[in-house]
Amino acid sequence: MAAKTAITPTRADDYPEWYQQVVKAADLAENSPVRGCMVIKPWGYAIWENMQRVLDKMFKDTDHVNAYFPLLIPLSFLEKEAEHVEGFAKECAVVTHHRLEAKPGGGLVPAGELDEPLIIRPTSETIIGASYAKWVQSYRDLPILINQWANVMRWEMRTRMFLRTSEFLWQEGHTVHATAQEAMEETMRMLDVYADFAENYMAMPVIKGEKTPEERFPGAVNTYTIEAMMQDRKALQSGTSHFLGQNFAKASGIKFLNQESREEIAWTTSWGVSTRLVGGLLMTHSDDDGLILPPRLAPHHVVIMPIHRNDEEKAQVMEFCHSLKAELQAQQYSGQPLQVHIDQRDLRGGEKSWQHIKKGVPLRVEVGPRDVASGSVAVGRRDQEPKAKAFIPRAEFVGTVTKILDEMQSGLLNKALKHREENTQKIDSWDDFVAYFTPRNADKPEIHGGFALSHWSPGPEALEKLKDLKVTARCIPLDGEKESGKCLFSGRPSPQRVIFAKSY
RNA sequence: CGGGGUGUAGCGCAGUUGGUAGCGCGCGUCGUUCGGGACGACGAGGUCGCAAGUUCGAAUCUUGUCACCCCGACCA
Repeated sequence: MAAKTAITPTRADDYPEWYQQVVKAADLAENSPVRGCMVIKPWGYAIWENMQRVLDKMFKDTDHVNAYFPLLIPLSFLEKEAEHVEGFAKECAVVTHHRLEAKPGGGLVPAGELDEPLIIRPTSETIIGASYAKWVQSYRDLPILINQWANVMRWEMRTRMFLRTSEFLWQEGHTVHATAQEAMEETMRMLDVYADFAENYMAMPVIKGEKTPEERFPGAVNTYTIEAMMQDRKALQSGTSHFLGQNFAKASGIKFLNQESREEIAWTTSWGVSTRLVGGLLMTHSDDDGLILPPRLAPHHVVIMPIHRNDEEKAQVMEFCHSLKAELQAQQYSGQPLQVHIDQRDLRGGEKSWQHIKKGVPLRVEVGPRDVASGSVAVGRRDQEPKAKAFIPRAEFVGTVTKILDEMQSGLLNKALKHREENTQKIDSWDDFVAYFTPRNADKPEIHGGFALSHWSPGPEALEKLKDLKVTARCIPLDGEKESGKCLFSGRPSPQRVIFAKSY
């Protein structure tokens, strides 16, 4: 007997567990033998590849180029920028040896101790800075606009698939500019690229904002973020763009001669998004039947499931399927040919169909003898009930498929946007604030809270008061209306509201 | 690093007062099925985390050890 929902528990019952179950049911990833690391399985990786493809094009369209810098960084490099050390020292994996030797009685022991330990990059500002220091001599060498796709490692205490793993995949842009203004423009340009990607490809609405000093990237002058609201109303920091000022340029010695032949210290930025986005995608759209993928990032847009009982039927059905696939693939969707997969596996129809539902494939098409005879297809949409099936003429489906996908894409964005709006409110008293972020059932907290827009001014008060609530300032919205008020925590004047939320 | 817990088949688990290993799922074969998560029969699969001890006999008791998980500080 089929369960009511494909995923147990449901989101309402136990959101974190639901998340894990969707990762598993959608075959995105699994735990690895190494603590905190994950194996990204083909379906999960295909989503990441699509993200990469789109982002990479956006980077190149904004004049960036790709390069690659080493995984291992001399320990001394990290030490160069004081705040940076402070921020990352505690989570660095350190390589101290370069050889293994057989141990008497079996096993291997590290040997060949290194003179200087190497760290596995938690981020690459310092090692890239060393190269940039050599590459930059003159104002004519600027700007440098480089991105790298890489893995990094941060020895996290608590990990969660995609959202926080010890090793994760990301891209990190590192740019050098002659002036503060140029670097600042770059910082904002890339923040806009991220917001564009999140909303128009992931269908995940985000709020662009500046981080409060406590939440800044170690060593940055300013950190900007895109913050998204997940279905449990928690915030997910989905991408960051940092204006590093001259901090790292000073530390790495990135200097140039300006047009007046005077030496100047350069201005740098860095910006990144990671495989965390896959987790964000999941938590933004998926339901109690599994993953829901926005069509523009789905590895397959359409899965065709042939149905037949004997060889004769099979021949006719398969011919129909292959020609349908060819017709569909001839169409462009979101800058590439429509991705169509024929699932011919020897599985029961129901089982097969549910697998694709759980994996979030936007459109499922069943083709059986009846369809071959009538020239129709049976279409199921992932944004509708699992059992809803529309029998429509084949030509009509072929003619409207991209329109349907666009409709699904915008439907997802609108739904997510509505969810965020419904769970965002202005809060002006501390009591209301506490009530907003306190679950009614303390033992088994229900989904509660959301984004609180409250007045805030810099200072230690907020951090202190928020400690027990597990709420943090997510960002100072960039396009928030200017509205003066009194800081909820210190009572000092505040020029605008800040977003507070529980977060991942 | 503090507090709590768990290690038994690929996964999830049971295993009583010590007596020589079991269930569900999954997997394989065959049959009936198949347009929405099928059913039956048969079958494969285990140094009971590791080590020492007690005992005629240890998954079970003792000691040690290792690993992992959960709760806190850290975070794309």
